[in-house]
Amino acid sequence: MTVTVRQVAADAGVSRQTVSNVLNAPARVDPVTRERVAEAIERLGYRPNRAARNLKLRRAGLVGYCVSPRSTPNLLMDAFLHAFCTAVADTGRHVLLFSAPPGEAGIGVYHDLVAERAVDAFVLSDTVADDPRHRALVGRAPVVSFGRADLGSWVDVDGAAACAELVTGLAALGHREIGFLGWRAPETAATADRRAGWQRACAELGLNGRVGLADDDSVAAGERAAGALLDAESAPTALVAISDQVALGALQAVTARGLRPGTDVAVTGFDDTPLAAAVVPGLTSVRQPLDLIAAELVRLLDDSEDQVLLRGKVISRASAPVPVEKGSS
Amino acid sequence: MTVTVRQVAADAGVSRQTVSNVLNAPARVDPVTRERVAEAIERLGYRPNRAARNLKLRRAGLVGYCVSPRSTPNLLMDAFLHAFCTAVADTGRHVLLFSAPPGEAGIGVYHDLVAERAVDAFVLSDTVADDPRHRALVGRAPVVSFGRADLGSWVDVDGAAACAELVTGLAALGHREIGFLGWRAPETAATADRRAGWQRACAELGLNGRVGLADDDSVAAGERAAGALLDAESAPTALVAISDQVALGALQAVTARGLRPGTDVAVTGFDDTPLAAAVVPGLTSVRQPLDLIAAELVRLLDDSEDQVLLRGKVISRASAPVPVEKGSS
DNA sequence: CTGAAAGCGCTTACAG
DNA sequence: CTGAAAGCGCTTACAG
Repeated sequence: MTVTVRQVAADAGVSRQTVSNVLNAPARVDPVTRERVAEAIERLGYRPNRAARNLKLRRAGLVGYCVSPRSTPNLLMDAFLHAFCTAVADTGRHVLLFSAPPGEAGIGVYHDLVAERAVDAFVLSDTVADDPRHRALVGRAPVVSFGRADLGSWVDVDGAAACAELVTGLAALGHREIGFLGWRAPETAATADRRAGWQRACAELGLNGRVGLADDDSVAAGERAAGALLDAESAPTALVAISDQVALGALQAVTARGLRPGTDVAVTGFDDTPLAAAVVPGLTSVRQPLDLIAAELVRLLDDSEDQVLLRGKVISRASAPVPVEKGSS
Repeated sequence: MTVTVRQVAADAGVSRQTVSNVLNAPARVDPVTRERVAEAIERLGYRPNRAARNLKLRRAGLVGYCVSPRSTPNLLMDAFLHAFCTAVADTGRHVLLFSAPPGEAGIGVYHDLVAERAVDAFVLSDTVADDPRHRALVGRAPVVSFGRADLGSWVDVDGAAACAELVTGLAALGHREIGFLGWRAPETAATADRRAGWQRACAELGLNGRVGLADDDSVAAGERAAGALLDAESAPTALVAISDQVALGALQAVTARGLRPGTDVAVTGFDDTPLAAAVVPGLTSVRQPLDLIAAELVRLLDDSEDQVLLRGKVISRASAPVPVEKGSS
């Protein structure tokens, strides 16, 4: 039923290894023979059996990616997965999707995958500071991360630069009190990075600004955090939020206080998820170049260890109509 | 470096096949021997090599799922993928993610995966009427679909019942002119299904209602389609939309005309994507039981062909504060 | 340029 | 209950 190299060989009147050579080292085969074999392959619809090939080559042709069962969906990571899947396809590999609990609890799943040689490498996302997965995996399998890591290769977006750009844009619109909305612990590398950019830009421009912290990445938490800032003395007229979800909460807090979002109080988000374009007023956000990030990660899969910092792109919408820097692609 | 069955056998002082038996047919092994071998397996961290195992067992342990490079992200399908990944993990399988162009153009990718025996089966989503993938795959590989199909097993949500429930709820709120917002061609099975439910409920209740069609699944298209209905004579006071995106557009059209969404004009969406909970007013929507859908699809992977229709759950929010039917879980 | 041989690591009837 | 043997389908040095 299944076509094997044996049948192709019989059909083309050559040995099995010549068929294999046509596929894996065509230069070694006489053009006439090669053509005859290729024709037989085509006619019989032969494709090398993956398991046999993998066994012989000691590889899996698969890159592992974990989708942890999250309570709140992470739209950015889902979009990233699409981009990564497309990028890795160009190298003849596929993505093996598995689910594992977050943190230490999930390490066993990763270990088993390595021991079974079910994957050749891992691509990690949703990384946290001092991620246990890095300690557990680096050295045992190639690991590349979307997001800063202490070990292994990684690709990330320069959140500091993006937030500084937002602050500069808001200042150009006349804002002098620009708050920052982050997440409460655990403070991820991304949070610290973005906050540092906001802080630096504020300092350089001589602006004031306080920090509010959301309990988690939800609209409700963002609304509470923003509300606290807005109700305090010297309330901010602009809020730079750590995520679109938190920013949406901030927009609601603004509206609930009878203020006009984008006019009385400007709000910016991060990641440019589908939420940003879907709401009114549209949410100014920072788009991460997911296709480029994915391509770099695929490159790092085969290259030596490296770190890549890419630039995000400010997407200006009505919630904070900042001027767009040219060349910020 | 890699631990093989050979080393475990040597370590435990038994033959290779006894090690294999401990793993695959423990009842055949003497308890004492079994314990000794198990201990060696544990100590050496042995895990059977997947490629070798797959080759022997003539299976891949992988279920293929295609992420087509979409211009507009499909939040429902991403959430479904998470649910499916978790559900299939319980059966010891994983998901192989690949990308292929939609329609006929992508069939070759599916065929190659079958010929290479890279996957044991496919789970299809985003199915269209008379989907070419079904014609191409059914008979060659097990295929289960999320969404109605002419061939193979499928699991879907009863959109007609859900939309009828929405109409009934809206009527209870006093609405008499309830419009439907669908998508222009291609008319998917889901569209026809939901529209039929709306139509049936309207007829039963003696209500009027017109249909508007959005050009695609975007907020902008939804706004245009809703606007046309709202500007016509005998404008609807309620709109049942085919998706959350289209519903969000409808909300914007309502607001843009100085009408209060949820009060003057009620709007409902479909899928209960993260968008629905994130906007103000919250969007009433129909939640699909993704965990259950995924579990049923996993079951159908091994069972004989079957079709399963599940019930959606109306999530009532401020955009259309319909009473919630009890037992609609 | 082409073919005979070995082997990747596992499992499964089949003898003993 | 346990072990010797065959074989899943492929690729890769190595002879010829």
